[in-house]
Amino acid sequence: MTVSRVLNYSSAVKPATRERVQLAIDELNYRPNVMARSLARRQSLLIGLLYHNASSAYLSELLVSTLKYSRELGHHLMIEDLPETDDGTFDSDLIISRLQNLGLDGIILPPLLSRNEGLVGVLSELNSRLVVLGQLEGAPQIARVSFDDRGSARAMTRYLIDRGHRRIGFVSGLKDCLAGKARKMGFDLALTDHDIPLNPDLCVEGDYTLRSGVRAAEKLLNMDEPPSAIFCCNDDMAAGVLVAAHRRGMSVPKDISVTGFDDTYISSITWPGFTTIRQPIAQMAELAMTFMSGGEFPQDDDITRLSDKHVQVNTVEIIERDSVADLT
Amino acid sequence: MTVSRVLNYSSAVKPATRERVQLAIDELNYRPNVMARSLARRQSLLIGLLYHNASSAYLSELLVSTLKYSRELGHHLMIEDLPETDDGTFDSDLIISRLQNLGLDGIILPPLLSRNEGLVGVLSELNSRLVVLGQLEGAPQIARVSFDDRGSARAMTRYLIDRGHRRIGFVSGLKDCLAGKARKMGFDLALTDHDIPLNPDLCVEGDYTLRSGVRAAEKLLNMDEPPSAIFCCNDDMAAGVLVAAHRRGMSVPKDISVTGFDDTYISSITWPGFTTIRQPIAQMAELAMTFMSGGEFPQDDDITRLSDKHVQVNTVEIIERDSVADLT
DNA sequence: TTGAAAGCGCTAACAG
DNA sequence: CTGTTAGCGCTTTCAA
Repeated sequence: MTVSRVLNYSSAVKPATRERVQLAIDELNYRPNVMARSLARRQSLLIGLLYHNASSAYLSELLVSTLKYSRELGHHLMIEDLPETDDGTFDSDLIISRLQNLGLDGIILPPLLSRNEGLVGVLSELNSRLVVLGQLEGAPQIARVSFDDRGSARAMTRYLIDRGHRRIGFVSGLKDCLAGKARKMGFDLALTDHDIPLNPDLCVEGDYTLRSGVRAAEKLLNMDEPPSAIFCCNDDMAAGVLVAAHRRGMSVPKDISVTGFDDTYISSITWPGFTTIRQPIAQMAELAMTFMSGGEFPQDDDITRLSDKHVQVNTVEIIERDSVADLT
Repeated sequence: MTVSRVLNYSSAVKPATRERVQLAIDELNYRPNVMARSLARRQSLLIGLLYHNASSAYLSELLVSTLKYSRELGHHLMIEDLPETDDGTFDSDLIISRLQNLGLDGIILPPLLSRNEGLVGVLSELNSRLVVLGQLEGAPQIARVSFDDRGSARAMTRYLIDRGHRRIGFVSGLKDCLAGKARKMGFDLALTDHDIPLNPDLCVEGDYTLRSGVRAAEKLLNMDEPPSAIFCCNDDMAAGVLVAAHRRGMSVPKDISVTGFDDTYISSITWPGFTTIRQPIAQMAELAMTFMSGGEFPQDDDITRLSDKHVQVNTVEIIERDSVADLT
């Protein structure tokens, strides 16, 4: 039918006919059926965002951004959760059977809390475009948008050192998490830059939850010679450190300095608001969605193209709030 | 084909044949195409969750719960955002054109921040099952799962009064929000119960954001005779009140008591964690999804059936943390 | 218990 | 520029 052409803004329709069709459409209140269209076109305009149930501020901000860009690009967003098995890995079969032939045009995989190569391999074989957010080892053929975790962590550590901190505690993420590893590397680099010896006792493993931040802080603050500042690998854990400090009647930043990572809204909910690294979630979501939508990754000063299918956002931005004391 | 019967666990297939088909399915790694199935069946197993971009903790917790139950019931979840026009209403045409014939089996509408009758009317005419979360005026034919906002607010206010508070500040939500109205009503009732006169000066309007909580607190704390406690209509605003109090060097609960509403994770991130009303988000999501999925609303002690299509969760539960001083 | 035929509502490819 | 034909991959209805 010519109707289809009108609906799809196809080039070749005589204005008069188009008018007539449009009129009928309005009259009948006609709406095309998305299912049928998808079936015929073999594309669904559906993008899947894989979600894990750690209800983190990061994920929720990512969702809002992805939602915005997917609407702007005429897509719809499906959320699929990524049920984890008890041993912290993913059940690939289950994931496939839910995603396969859902007809998703694309899949966005947010940063994983722990490494899981298998998962990425499986997803890349589904017949949807896959874009991974965050670090990924190897697998150069997989599209991804990453963040300069190492550079940012290095900058933040330098920031603390510049303010006279020498004993700095580090609250890491889960040990398999690639972003976490990169952040630790940046931390170590900055210390080395300033000839400060690495002290493994000052490095405590967390799991990105507030609670783990509390525990880590307790460990660090119980030391004979506690650190003067604590660098946390995400905002939730930084909030946990604040809670632990307050519980002991310590005042931030007078008695202890704290920094976070991500600049989610948590960092301004606490008292004091804490200094943190801004991760440009919206920008990264936009890049991912643009690529999904068939576009190329754009050129921009903030962005390095590490390869055809891999861009990295390089903005290193420290958001200063009131959680770091200047000791100098 | 018989294949279809096997896939749909249809009754009448000879075991031997079934076996043979199943084998072929496994062999070929065959997966049914969801689009085609939906087209033929006129049902999609797709549920839409309408999301507004106020990235609130409430919404994000609702999402996680909805996701869980929708997976368990074999559905998929689509998130659609509800773009607001500048004057705070919704653009019905836009919403319809995005939702109509997406083939959604059902739509879940979270509590609105402001009243918007038009929206509900429009949605109810889409050909998907609609379930509204939260208060709704009139419209008895619309399925909904609501919460005892009034009873909870009344209980919380009584809790404050029992601890010796007489001048209690109230930070409301937007004035059109029905849940907010019910909460205010509960607040007023409790005061009246105890022969405490209502003082309009102690009631400040917020908009559910942290920032509005800060502003409201400043107003209240600047009064000649400031309140001894502040009751906030959600957790974000309570967090804002805490920030404002801290800024003035006041200590909570020594100098001022604060309570929230919803028991989102914000209430344990702050220092001190604050006392709040638990809203059973997961339970409400489960009820909504069960109803979507064709089930009836279940019977339960916690739940009142206000009508065929309207259940209310009656758990009134105060989660005590450390933000309320006992003045007695 | 199984198979054949028709059609869900659209778009692709071609012909007029 | 417009209409025709076929078919997307499944389910339904009816016949065998």
